[in-house]
Amino acid sequence: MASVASVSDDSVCFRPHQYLAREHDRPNAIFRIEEGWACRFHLLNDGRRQVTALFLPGDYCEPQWGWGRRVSQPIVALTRVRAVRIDCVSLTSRPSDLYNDLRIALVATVDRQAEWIVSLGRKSALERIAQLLYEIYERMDERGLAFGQQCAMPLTQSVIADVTGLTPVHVNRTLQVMRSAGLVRLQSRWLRIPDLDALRRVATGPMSALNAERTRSPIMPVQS
Amino acid sequence: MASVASVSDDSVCFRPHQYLAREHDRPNAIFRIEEGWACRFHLLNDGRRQVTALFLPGDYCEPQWGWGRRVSQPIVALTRVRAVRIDCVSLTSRPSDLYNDLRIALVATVDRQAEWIVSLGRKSALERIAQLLYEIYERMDERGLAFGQQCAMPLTQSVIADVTGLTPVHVNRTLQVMRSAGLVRLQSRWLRIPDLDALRRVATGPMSALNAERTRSPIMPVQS
DNA sequence: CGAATCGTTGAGCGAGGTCAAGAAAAGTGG
DNA sequence: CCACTTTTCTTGACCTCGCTCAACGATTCG
Repeated sequence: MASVASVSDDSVCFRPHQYLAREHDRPNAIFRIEEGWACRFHLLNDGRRQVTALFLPGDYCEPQWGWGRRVSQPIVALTRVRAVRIDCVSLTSRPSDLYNDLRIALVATVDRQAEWIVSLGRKSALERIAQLLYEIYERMDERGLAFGQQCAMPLTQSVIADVTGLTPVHVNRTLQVMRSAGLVRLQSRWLRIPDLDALRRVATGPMSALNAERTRSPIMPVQS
Repeated sequence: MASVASVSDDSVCFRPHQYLAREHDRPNAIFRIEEGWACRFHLLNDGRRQVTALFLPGDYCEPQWGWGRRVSQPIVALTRVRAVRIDCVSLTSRPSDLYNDLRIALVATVDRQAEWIVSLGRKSALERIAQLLYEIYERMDERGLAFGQQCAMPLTQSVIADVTGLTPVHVNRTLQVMRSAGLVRLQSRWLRIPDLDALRRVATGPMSALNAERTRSPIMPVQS
């Protein structure tokens, strides 16, 4: 595991691009992210990169390490990260609160990954980015980190591209479309969503022909 | 849940296209697939479909139901399926063998889904299909259902398309390329892999320029 | 204030999608 | 075993969404 700068007994900090865990590590602790963002990713031999999970404040990184797993994909800090180290041995025994939290987080991971698979497999660039921004807002909101219809969004367009399976250039162009459609306001690592429902509707894809008439958005008409 | 034809006390059968679980169900039992294949999928409003998990003989469907989860995406049989119902209450209590198996299966699901995300986000059609066929062979082999370099492969090209995020037409064309390259032999629901290593190499993507010289496949040279 | 990193724009291209139609299997019922 | 239907596979022509390459602003940060 990467060397870390100790802040207190079990609180650790990472700088951007620093690894929280490397492939094949056998981690002896789980991190609870207190501040900052991190991601799990995979790198193909020719440099193509795909992010397979985002870790926001309040997330466990990663629950499955509790059951003695090796790290299958590396974790890296996207911003400065402050986290609490949770020693794995402290939960080898049965049902504690933490044990339950980790189980719940693990199942949530399965659900979220299934959604990402749908997004990457079947959604357009516009829908994928809308989906990502919507998911980020919702997760921040759940942790009380959204204010009004706004929250922090420290991901660069390059990282957004690596999450959505697109090119930085195309992410840029698509974001401009979304901005000019009034779907999002995104600048200086801050996200505003004028109409949450409209964004969700774009992220979900067009309504079926039958009920398109009644539920069509005034901002983003369903496409073709 | 869909009505099922009871075969014995806890063994059930499903015909192709029959649902093992519907969205929002609160399942009271987990299935252990004994025979046949099933999948989890999501359907967008306009008909686009994405498969988010495959269930092969020996798989649990789905582990997370054991911890009182609702079904977030429906499960449908792809072939005739025979499965064993495992009552959820029988494992609400602590560490049994089954309990451990489910935990392990759940973590394996996270890893496999992360791989699918990489495939869908960053791999070409050729690489995705190679990856899928390789994964299927490996999983069948683990269960002793591979014979030589062959195993059953009941997925239609349409289903392969819904797994890989492609079009049935393009799956067809890509399979022809793979066949003519000698990478796979796939006919009448039966898969043969002449050179497992070559297939894995295609699935993994090109080697980095540095070591391409030494490890290049004689069958499928790394592209560009 | 200089150096990275990040964002923006343009021109051209290509992998994969769409539409349509026909051939080959695989079920189904008599 | 054989007509019949349905599903699956295959092929061709054409199109588009998103990628590539390249250059130039705009931020951020030391």
